[in-house]
Amino acid sequence: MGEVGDRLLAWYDRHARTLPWRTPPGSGEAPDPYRVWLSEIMLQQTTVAAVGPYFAKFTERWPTLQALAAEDDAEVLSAWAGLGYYARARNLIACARTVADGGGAFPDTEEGLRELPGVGAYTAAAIAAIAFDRRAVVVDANVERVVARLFAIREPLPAAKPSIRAAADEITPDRRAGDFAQAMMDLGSGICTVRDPKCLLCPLSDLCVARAEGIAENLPAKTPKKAKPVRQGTAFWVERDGHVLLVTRPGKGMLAGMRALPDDGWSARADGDGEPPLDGDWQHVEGTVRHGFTHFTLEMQVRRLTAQGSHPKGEWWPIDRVEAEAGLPTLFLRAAQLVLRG
DNA sequence: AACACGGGGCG
DNA sequence: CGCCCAGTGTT
Repeated sequence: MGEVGDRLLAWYDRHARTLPWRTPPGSGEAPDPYRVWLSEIMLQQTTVAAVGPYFAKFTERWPTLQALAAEDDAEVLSAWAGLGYYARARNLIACARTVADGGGAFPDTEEGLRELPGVGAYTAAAIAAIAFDRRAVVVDANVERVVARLFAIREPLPAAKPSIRAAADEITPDRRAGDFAQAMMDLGSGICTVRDPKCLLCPLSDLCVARAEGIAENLPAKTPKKAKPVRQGTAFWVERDGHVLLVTRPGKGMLAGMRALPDDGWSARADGDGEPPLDGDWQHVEGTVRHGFTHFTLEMQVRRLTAQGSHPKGEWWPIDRVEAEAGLPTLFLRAAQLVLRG
């Protein structure tokens, strides 16, 4: 089945996307493992478009692994704000320090990479292939879709993962590991798309069983997801002398370790719900922030108070810099904008 | 195996 | 508005 590899690599030579963490096919340039790793962590469960500005910011500010490893946690988390899945940022820091302490070079095998924080099966395979030209079976959501269609695997995900991986192993060539992995992703991203696949442009269309059977767009099948509940919550805007009170969220749970407005726990706690951070004449702020999380939707109200005197916990942040510099996750940025802009 | 974990973009 | 995306870690 070297046919798939040959065709896909030839297609990639002509149609590879130009991306900041990529070296062009056939250029002979070895990619920087630091940049490959950084891009792969950022790209977990998000899109190339979303990552672009963050990758540029991170590589400009921390051009090397050593620079990143030496940075304060809060600075890195703040730079990550808005990208989501904040455990990735904490693992990024932990991984950078692990590698830096170990001499500064990334492991160059899948097994070695797999030991690092934030590096799972997919990322270990991807880095081994792209940065170190190791043959590895790289299976992300793009590859799952391409392979499920190519072999017409009808079993729904996630149960079909082992079958899909075995099929992906069959078509993975023994050469140009990184190019093949990235070619599969480009194919899945631009041609073998979830809806309306561009089969007429696909270099594999005449090998594709699902295409022959007319079911390409219906694959891969997925087991139905549970409906997302809606939760209610309140955020508190406490103002004093041109400053607003910010807190740092706990190290575990939603938006862990991120700077935030005080809130009431969003109906998530058994006790203490609805408690403002201090007593006073709270004013209702017009509007609602609706924010989608992976497994629920949050509808958050905002209440505001002008405080006097000191407050024991939290930091007072200049209001005119809170939007640009506080590193608030999007939920709390929207809440702040409700107060500041209506 | 199931769940927790963000955010934005698409039809 | 529902679905999806270069997944990982925990239980």
